[in-house]
Amino acid sequence: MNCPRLRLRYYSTSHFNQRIMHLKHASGATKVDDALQVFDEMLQRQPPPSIIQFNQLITVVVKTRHYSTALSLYKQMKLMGIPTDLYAMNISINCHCRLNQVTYAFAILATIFKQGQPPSLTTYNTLINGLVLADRVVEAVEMFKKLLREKLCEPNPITFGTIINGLCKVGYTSKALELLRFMEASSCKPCVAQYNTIIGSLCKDKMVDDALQLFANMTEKGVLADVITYNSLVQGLCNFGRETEAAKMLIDMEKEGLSPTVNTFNILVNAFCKQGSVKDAELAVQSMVRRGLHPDVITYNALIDGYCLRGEIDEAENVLDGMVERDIVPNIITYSSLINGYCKNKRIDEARHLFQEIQDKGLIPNIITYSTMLQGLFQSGNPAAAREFFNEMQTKGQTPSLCTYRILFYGMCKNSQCSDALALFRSLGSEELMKDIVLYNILIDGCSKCGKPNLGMDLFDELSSKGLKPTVWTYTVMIPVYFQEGLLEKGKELVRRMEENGCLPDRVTYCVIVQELLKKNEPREAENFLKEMLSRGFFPDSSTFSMVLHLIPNVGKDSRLRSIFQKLTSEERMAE
DNA sequence: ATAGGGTTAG
Repeated sequence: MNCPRLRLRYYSTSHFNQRIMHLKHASGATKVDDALQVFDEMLQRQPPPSIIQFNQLITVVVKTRHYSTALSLYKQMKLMGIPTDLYAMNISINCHCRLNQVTYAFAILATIFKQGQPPSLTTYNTLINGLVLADRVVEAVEMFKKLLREKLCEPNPITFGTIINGLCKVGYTSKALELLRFMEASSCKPCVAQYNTIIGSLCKDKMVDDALQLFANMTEKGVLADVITYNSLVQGLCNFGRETEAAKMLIDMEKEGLSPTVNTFNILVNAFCKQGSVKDAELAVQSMVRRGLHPDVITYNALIDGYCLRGEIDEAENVLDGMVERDIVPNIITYSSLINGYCKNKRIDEARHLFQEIQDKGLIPNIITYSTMLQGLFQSGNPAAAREFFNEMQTKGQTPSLCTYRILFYGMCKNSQCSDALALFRSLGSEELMKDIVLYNILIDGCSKCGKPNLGMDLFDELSSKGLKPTVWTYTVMIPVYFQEGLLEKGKELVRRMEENGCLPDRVTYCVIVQELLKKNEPREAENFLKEMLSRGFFPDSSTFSMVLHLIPNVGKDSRLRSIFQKLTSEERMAE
């Protein structure tokens, strides 16, 4: 009896309760191991603790997402002859669902029936959610209908919410909205969670105004928005470039007595940075600090990236120093942004140095880090080093992404290697690459820049057979291709044709056609396009503008064009 | 005690 393992048998029930409670609130790396330790002791105790305690403990393991471990614990209990209950089976069903083992989950349902007990509503909800998680939304809906039809149980808001979530997941947001309306009319009233699912989905579908409408509806019905509602809306507005409204939303939520979280601010900070106004992002950070919130690694990374995108590497370095001072540990994303910043500033040696240094520190570069370096090497005018780097990254086990290939092919074409790029593109025979219109745009543009317009035409001609739809960008890069081949009519016709195909020419398209026509000594034609461009509210960029000034004598016998140009030239003088 | 909503950064 002096064996320590056996002595544990005398621990009281309340002893385990305390330890389970403690584990629930614990955080850290040893949480699961500690739970397993407690489990072993519980298993040893005679008589065994109640199934409720086992379920509580295993729930701790489930919450850390160690589903297989949780299932193995139930297996051990079974071996020890400890009987389980419906709760235990529901938890097991959930674990199998999370592990993408819906078949096993349904096997447990069969066991429940075999034991002669009715499954609970939770059993059904968990299974329906399992089908949704497995992208088997149609089956989830079928099961839901069967539940109603055979009156197996009365659905609750969670049942509806799960189906709403599934419908949104597969893009049937309007069906989800119908179901929500059904709930509103029924006695099973929706709560904020169901509204949030649809609001989030509408925002993802770029229907942020509909999301705002639903938000208003919800409030009218007396359902109070929570932080998740506001965060979704802030995100939705930011995705649409509506940062000002998003910032206003943040004030609104405070008026409602809800405190914005670090996430709320991070969404705004990131949006301001992406939009180019790091100043506003810094102001947002200040206001989050004033509210007692602590910026985290995501906040700092957004700022660093914002500065790097603007090429303000010194500012980015300052932010890095600041975060380190506050004990926030920079991660691979932080350093990838900085590497990008150095590359953008043509400081390739510093980029390479940092790339090496982080690896010495034990950080593992990922495909984005490698792609950033690759781009930097090409931009530094060293295509040979870039190619070598590209091969090296693959020997290190990095699989190039679509983005990597875009960088590679763009870099090769920029360095007069469009034939090599094309040969590589063909030899890869990758389905993913051949479905990417952006890559085609890069290659077509590359061919024309390399003086191989015939290759560009071949690429353009194969688009339709690949099921690819040309974009504004595609049509725009095709103009110089036709012009190089001397097919001026086809080039001009393309500008008409793209419009018929639902691609309105943009500023770049007009700049390109005007410049190409001027190069081919067609000032009258150029002027026609220029007029059309101006009438559509586009202004020439500086290179087009100076070409126009030099090559069109007495620009604009037409008074409107002349007045626009007089205005432009005077503005330019003022800027000088 | 078990089931549902969102995670923002390269």
